[in-house]
Amino acid sequence: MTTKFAVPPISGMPKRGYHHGNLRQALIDGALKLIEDRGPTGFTLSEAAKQAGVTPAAVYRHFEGREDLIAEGALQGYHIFAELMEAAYQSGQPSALKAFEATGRAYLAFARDYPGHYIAMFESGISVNRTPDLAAAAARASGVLEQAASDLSQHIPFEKRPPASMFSAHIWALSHGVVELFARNSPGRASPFPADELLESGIGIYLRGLGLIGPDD
Amino acid sequence: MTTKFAVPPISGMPKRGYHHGNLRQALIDGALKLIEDRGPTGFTLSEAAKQAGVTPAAVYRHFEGREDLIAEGALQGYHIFAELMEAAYQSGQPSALKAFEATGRAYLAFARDYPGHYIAMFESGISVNRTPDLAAAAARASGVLEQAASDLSQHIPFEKRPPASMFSAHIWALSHGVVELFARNSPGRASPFPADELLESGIGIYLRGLGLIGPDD
DNA sequence: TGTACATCAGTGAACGCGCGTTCACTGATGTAC
DNA sequence: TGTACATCAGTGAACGCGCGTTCACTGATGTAC
Repeated sequence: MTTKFAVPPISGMPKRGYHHGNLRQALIDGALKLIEDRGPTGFTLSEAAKQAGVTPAAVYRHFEGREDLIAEGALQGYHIFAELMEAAYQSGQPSALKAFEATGRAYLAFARDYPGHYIAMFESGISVNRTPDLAAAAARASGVLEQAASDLSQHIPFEKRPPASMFSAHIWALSHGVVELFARNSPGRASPFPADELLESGIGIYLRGLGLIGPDD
Repeated sequence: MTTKFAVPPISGMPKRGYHHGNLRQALIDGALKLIEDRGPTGFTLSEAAKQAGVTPAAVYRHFEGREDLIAEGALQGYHIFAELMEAAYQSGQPSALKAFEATGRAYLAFARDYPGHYIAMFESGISVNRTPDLAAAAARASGVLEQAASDLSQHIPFEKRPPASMFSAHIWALSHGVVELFARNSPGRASPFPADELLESGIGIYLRGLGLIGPDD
């Protein structure tokens, strides 16, 4: 990620020299790494530029400014997130229950594997309505979870069925809470249990509460 | 909160003039208000000082620096939080169920009524192990929830009873997730339901999953 | 293939700013006699 | 009650810093002929 750009091009690698080759993506990657390491507060445009081996001014060839750079990282995060959620959803078909549980696991896996993206998306303070692109990507991701919840809802007797959007909001909140409080080695807040076990058991109890799985696991 | 300190003392108000009277607390309050309005990122020591009608240098008579000021706000937050949780817990006695549900509501009420404190505690990045005081206050708060969960656990057949710490971690995560995603008018993330309704229904389903409340509400 | 030229991704110097922090100081307050 | 003095909570000027952003520029790259 922190390649030296002064080094002469090596065959197989993207060409670079005076011109960078793929500065735009390098800046995004660097920014996400910084956000991951130092939090959204700690991120600075200048440092992201330095990490990419480039002058701060060069950033303005590709982004409108600091906020725009973060927003781009978040956008890419939403795309990855939506894809992982969709793949998980598909992987569980045709069982609505399996599909649903897979999306829950995918949520946690995304938070674990793409912490920089996750923070840019949920903790950086950038609004999801900043651009239509961003809003659409976010909607697509939450749409998958809502679809999975809706599918599963069909197995609940109609009169005691909560709205699918409430169902999915519960799961989203539980997942997000687990990530924030217990998944990251939150400064000084030791997790009593591994995050994935916590989420899995929590979802299990919740689904039992909806009558979607039997009392005996 | 933003009183003018140039104004001559009015009877009944704390004395002030050249000396402030209660600068320490005024700084904490100002800092929490700033954190509430602008996020942990937006908070600056200088601005907190200005808001208290005082030079930035004056802050150093009462705090070691910026971080220390935030930490003090978080500490007071944990104290208030623990007290509200304890009061809620007591209010539900002798019913373990009522006590438990009351602590859940207290969690959300605290987040709503003390947003600056909440952010300082959970989103400012200050470690709960920064000082023994802080660690103790945080432990006291989570202890209440764990006690409530433990009490309620007694009503679950032993062999299918999850550890109380897991139980309370689930509820904590769900509560925190609801606050983060749906309680604050999160930039652009509209809540499909009121936060308290969302939390209440989520906890209800969860408790049903544990067999703690009947299938008919 | 070679030359002239347009394009454009980068440089580097400079800016104004507000930050956190330090320091010697001042003047209000409280206390001893 | 009045005076001398110690205490200490504030001032205000100054600092060095890194930030985001701007600007005129330069030199590598790609293209037309």
